[in-house]
Parts: sequence; C-alpha cells; structure tokens
Amino acid sequence: MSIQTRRERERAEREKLIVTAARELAEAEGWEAVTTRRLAEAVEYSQPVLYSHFKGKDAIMRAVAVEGFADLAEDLRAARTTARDAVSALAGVGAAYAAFAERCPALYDAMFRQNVDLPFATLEVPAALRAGFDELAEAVRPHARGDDLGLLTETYWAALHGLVTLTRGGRLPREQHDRRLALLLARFTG
Amino acid sequence: MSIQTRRERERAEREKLIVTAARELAEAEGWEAVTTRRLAEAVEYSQPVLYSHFKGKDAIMRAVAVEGFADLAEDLRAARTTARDAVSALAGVGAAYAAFAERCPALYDAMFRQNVDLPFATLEVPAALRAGFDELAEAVRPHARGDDLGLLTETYWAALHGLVTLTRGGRLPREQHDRRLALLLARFTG
DNA sequence: GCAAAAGTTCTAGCGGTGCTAGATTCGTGA
DNA sequence: TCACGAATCTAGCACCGCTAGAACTTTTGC
Repeated sequence: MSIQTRRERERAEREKLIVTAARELAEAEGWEAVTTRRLAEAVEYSQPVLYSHFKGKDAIMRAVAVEGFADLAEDLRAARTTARDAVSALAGVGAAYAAFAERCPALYDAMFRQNVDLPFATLEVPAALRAGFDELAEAVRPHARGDDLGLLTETYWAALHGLVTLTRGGRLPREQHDRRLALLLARFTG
Repeated sequence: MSIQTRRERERAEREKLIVTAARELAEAEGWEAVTTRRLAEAVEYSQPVLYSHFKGKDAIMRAVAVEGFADLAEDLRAARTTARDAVSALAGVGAAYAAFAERCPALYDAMFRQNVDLPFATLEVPAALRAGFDELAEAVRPHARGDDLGLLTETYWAALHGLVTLTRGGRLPREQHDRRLALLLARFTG
C-alpha cells in the first residue's frame, strides 16, 4: 500500500502543479499564451504528461476554473458577513464580485466566459460554485420582496457579469464602473 | 475613370462576399470553424486574397460585427416604436435584444464577446452601434427618474448582455430565461 | 500589333497550434 | 541480476494564421 499511495500522492501533486502553472501563465500573459508546449515546459515535463492527467487543454482550463470558484466564494462570503446592513451587503458582494473579476481576469474567463461545458447544472463540481451563488442569494434575499429568490439572484449575477465583461472588453468605459454598480444596486434594493 | 471604378466596384463586391461568407460559416458552425483556408475556399479565392482586403482574421470578424450592429439597431427600433407604453417599450427592447442574441449567436459573439479592440469609444465605426444604444436609451428614459440616462442605459444593456451570455454558455438554465427578463424589467421600471 | 511595365492572384512554405503513436527509459518484483 | 510493466519522451500528424516570391493577367507605350 505504501508504494502505490506514494505514487498516487506524487501524481496528485503533479496535477496540482499543472493547474497552478496554467493559472499563473494565463494570469500573466492571457489564455492564448497557455499552449501545451509552454505549459509542459513550465512544469518541466513533456507534453504527453499533460494528457495523462487531463483529456485536453479545455479540461485544464476547467480545473483552473474550479479552483477559482472556491476563491470567489470566499471573497463573497467575506464581503457579505462584514456588511452592516442588508443594502451594504448587496453592495458589498457586488463590489467584491467586480473586484475579483478585475483582479483575476484570466481566472474569471475560465470560470464564466469559457465556452466549454462546465457541469453547471449537474451535482458534481459545483460545490464551491454553489457556495458562491448562495452567498449572492443571501445578500439578495432581503430585497427579494415577493420574487423568486433563485431567479432574482441569477438576474443580479447576470447583471454583474455583464458589467464586468463589457467593461473588460472595452465596450464600457472603466471610469464610470462604480457608478453603474451603484445604479444597479439602487434598482435592486428599490 | 471607368476602368478604375469598375475595379473598385468589383473589389467592394468581393469584400462583401468575404464578409457574408464569414458570417454564414460562423453562424452555421461557430467561429472556430471559420479558418482562413475554409473561408478562402467558400469565396473561391486563395488565402492571400483575404489579406488584400483585411489585415487578418480579426479584421474580418470586426467587419462582420459592424454589419450586425445595423441589424440589431433595426430590431430594437422596431420593438420600441411598436410598443404601446413605456413599460412595454422597455420590455420590448429587452426581448428583442435577447432574441437577436439567440437567433444570431455567432454574430452576437463577434459584436460583443470578441476580445479584439473594436473602436467602441471612438467616433468612426459606431454609427450603427450608437443607433442601437440610442434605441435602448429611449426605452430607458421614461424610467430613469433622476439617474443619468447614459449610465442607466449601459447598466440595463449590461444586464441583458449578462443574461444572454450566461444562458448561452450553459451557466443559466434556458427554461427560465423569460422570467429573468421579467424580473430585470420589474426592477428597472420600479 | 507587340513587348515591357504594372497590377493581381496563386503556389508553396514558415513557425506555430492541440494532440498522439510508438520508441525508450525507468522503477519494480522474482 | 534481470525481465517485465509502467511511466515518460521523441517525433510526427493535421491543422492554424499569415506571407514571400513565382506566375499569370491586364494595361501601357511604342
């Protein structure tokens, strides 16, 4: 049992190394710079090793995304629990969400912009994702009035996502970003 | 002057042909299927001809996007002008926007998801883009209350964009799409 | 009318991509 | 010590965006 477990441990460590290297390279130079050759060089293995861990490049991006869900959930939780009242809680999670996207653009892309099919609707991965969504939902709850909480949270999330992605794509001028967040907040807090 | 103008006309026609072929191929099989080789084959010219019209593949996508701005503006205008009242006008442009994104996903991607720098903030291209934004703004105006109209319109637009992209990326279940639009509407009409 | 010049389009190829088959090296158990 | 099985690498496939230079066509000057 010893040799086998050591091997499995080493394998897991190397997998983690790949994911971390991919994330760092993506954050430093964008996902288009994350090629299998450069990634293999970064972890000091040959390309085929990547494929013994992941089915392909998309699967690596997905693994990076899953890491990100946990980070985001943490940020949102911190923002919500330190807020004084219901309004500032919703404002806080909104600002935290936008700040996360700003701070880790490549990670955010892997999580929410990648076209590849993440198991969003399934039960497997989304533990951390679900946690993040629940944080949003708790912040939204006091302002739900009669509306369906899940749907309203999804709508608030979508609005944040839209603001974040349009701003980063150069479609919205960054200067007024905070004012747009404030407008959104006002409409959701009534 | 005759020969010269005929040449220019033929050149313009071929350019139009390239853009149309790119748009159709993208809509049929997605942008990842639009390679310079396949596109050249579709217009029955060799690859380098594409580069005598456009600087590169990104420039072709941009040309497709510009076409789309005009189409979208038209849809939004139709939706707004046929609405009975201020609330149904805002609902109408929202639904029209979402329908456009649903009907022409590849075109929508070129317009609003592509990372390449479209001159959004400049004065050159955005005639049609500006027209579309103005339609949104006119629909938002009656619900602006004291808020800055431009910023509020941008916020509404971003919310629509978020709903549309998250839904298409599989992040939000499509079934409840209309209910989310309704919730967004309710929050913006107060 | 015809060769030279100008302009246009093509063939062929560069360096890169994601991915993989088959050779090779390595740690392991008899 | 050595044969075996697993882990890893080398080398290569088909494709990508893009371009230099050859080949062809059209226009021009005589």
